[in-house]
Amino acid sequence: MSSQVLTAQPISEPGLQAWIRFLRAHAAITRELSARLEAQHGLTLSDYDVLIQLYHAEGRRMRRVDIARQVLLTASGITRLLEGLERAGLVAKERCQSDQRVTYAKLTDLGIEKCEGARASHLADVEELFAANFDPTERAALADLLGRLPLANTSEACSG
Amino acid sequence: MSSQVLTAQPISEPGLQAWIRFLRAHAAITRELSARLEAQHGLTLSDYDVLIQLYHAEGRRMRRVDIARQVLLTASGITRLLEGLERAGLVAKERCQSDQRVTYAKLTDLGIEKCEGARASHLADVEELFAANFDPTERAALADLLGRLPLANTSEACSG
DNA sequence: TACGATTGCTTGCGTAATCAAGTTTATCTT
DNA sequence: AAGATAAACTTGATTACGCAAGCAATCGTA
Repeated sequence: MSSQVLTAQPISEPGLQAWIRFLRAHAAITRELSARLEAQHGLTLSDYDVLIQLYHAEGRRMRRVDIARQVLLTASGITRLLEGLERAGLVAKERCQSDQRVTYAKLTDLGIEKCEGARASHLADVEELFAANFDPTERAALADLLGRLPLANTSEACSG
Repeated sequence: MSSQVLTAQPISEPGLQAWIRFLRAHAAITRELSARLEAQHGLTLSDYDVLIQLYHAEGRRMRRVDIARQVLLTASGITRLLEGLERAGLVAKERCQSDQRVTYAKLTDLGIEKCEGARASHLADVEELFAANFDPTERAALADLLGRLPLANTSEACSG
């Protein structure tokens, strides 16, 4: 046990170690979270993410580009993801009259239901798998630290 | 700006916020890291990860199951990933005489080279995109916090 | 007002990773 | 010494996503 990893030297470069843990934790937690979300509501983590974005948007609708920026998926990724949600009847297309290029994605009533239904259990899962490992002070500290990480080209991708 | 996200209430649940940032940061950073690794060395982030695991293993070889556990991929995922590395001549199969079920994956000389060649630039990239956002104390704190997160069924998946 | 650049979105194609099911070898049970 | 169970690995089918390229609509600018 106690294998040294990702560097030859005696290691202990804490930046690197943090990164490795970051990677591993992400893989493990999202795997579990996805599985539960899938089992209980038939949704992908990304599906859920998009749904929630829409849920909190004004008019419960957004331009596809903006969704992409928020969720950190590609434009094409969003097209396909929304295809699925449309097929499931959770989201509907809506034309924009002022700019014919844009197609809004709008949450349907069924979508709103779905969203509200999934939320509680998902939040509980996040709490259990992620947040429960920290006390309030640590949560704040962690949020602060993670908030400094770059979000790529997205100027304002996070959201609070 | 300042959209509230992932919860209806006034929000400010710092655990959730930390989680969202965690997700977003992961997407952004690994995207960029992958792109660079691909461009400069023709490797996936997972490829690199596996290569490094092998590099630090005794005898520069590991059982495929163990790789899977370390890297948090599925067994089948590992089979296919190694296929690629074998085709590239970076890794070779090696039979185990004491247990005919296992096939070691062993780093070839070329693999070792590749590994060493990729390491410097990748570490620099991790430093730039991830670690550089924190001072030494913060790095330690972050590593500590992330270290508490669950690694799924893996008893000892992380590695230091 | 005309035409080049930009923006929003979609499509084709390639790839990485999953799950479920199958094969072979080991181990356990009686 | 079987026969059942389990472990290590592979394979087939499917999925989710990214990139590059394309099409339309809009904007800027001359």
